[in-house]
Amino acid sequence: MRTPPELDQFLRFLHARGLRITAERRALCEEIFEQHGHIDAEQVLAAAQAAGHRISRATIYRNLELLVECGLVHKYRLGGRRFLYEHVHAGLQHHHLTCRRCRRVVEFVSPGIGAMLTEICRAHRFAVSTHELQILGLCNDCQALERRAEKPAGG
Amino acid sequence: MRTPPELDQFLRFLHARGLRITAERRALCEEIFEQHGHIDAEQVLAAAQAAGHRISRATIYRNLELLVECGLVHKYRLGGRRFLYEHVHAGLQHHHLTCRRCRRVVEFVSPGIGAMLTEICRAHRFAVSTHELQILGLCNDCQALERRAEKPAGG
DNA sequence: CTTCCTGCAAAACTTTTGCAGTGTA
DNA sequence: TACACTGCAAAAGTTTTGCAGGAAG
Repeated sequence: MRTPPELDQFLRFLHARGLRITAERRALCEEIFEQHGHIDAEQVLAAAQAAGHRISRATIYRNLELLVECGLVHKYRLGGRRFLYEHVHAGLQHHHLTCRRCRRVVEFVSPGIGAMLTEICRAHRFAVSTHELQILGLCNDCQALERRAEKPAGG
Repeated sequence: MRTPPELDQFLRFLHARGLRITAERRALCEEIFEQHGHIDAEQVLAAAQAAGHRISRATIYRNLELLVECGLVHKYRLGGRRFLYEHVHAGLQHHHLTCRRCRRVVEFVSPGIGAMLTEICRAHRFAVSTHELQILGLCNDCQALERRAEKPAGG
């Protein structure tokens, strides 16, 4: 088995667009498909270089965009400054609860929500490539800390 | 009745934190509470200045953040580069379908999803301040155009 | 051979921050 | 009278882009 299905899908995508298969594109796929969580462009770059690939920041950015268009990678932001990229695991949609204070991210899965999203997209004749559901708020630990930050009413 | 409920809530929030009530903060509220859709910081600035208020970009950014913490304004991104802000309409949560090609944004309401989100937050003891649900994909019109963009198989 | 790609470094953009003067409480 | 707030402009931080040489088809 030479090419895993995802790489294969990307190669076909490139072909369909008249784009070329390069060592850098293969290297990028290798790195991003190996990662499980969400990582940003800078981390992808570091990982690829650590693995011995010679690839530049510009190439990472340019091709990450291609992977997103191709539907193999999700791109989103969780409140931080950088975009995050994540390998799409077919069939296992998950969402994020982010604490706006400690930045902790909890992932959760909800088949019910997934089903509703599917239905909504069908109703709007919308072809989904990615969806992003993020809940931003305060985790249990930070709720107490936050209350303490407010000035006591009496003075 | 001088102060609308939202402004009043903000003023109480400021007081609780030992912060001050300034002309700029009132002006910002006036502008953002008047807007219905989502707008970015630059647009808020332009709107405020067009309305005759003297207020700077830095002040807009700093206080928009305060309104978010206070829970009166939602802050999110819909794929563009700028953060978007939106006046929170009590009780009417809506979400977004964004076309990644023509950038059109369709809003939709789903009580079912809202209920599930509430349940998930309770299970995680999470105090929501905002949530962001965005579906990114291709609208009906763009699906055909996108297919045409791919090179025909034959060459 | 013709395009498309890559790397480099500069550019572009949005958001944040330090400082000094001003105004609120 | 203290301390918070504002405006300005520079800084910070991420992503994009122009160009020239190199490589895939």
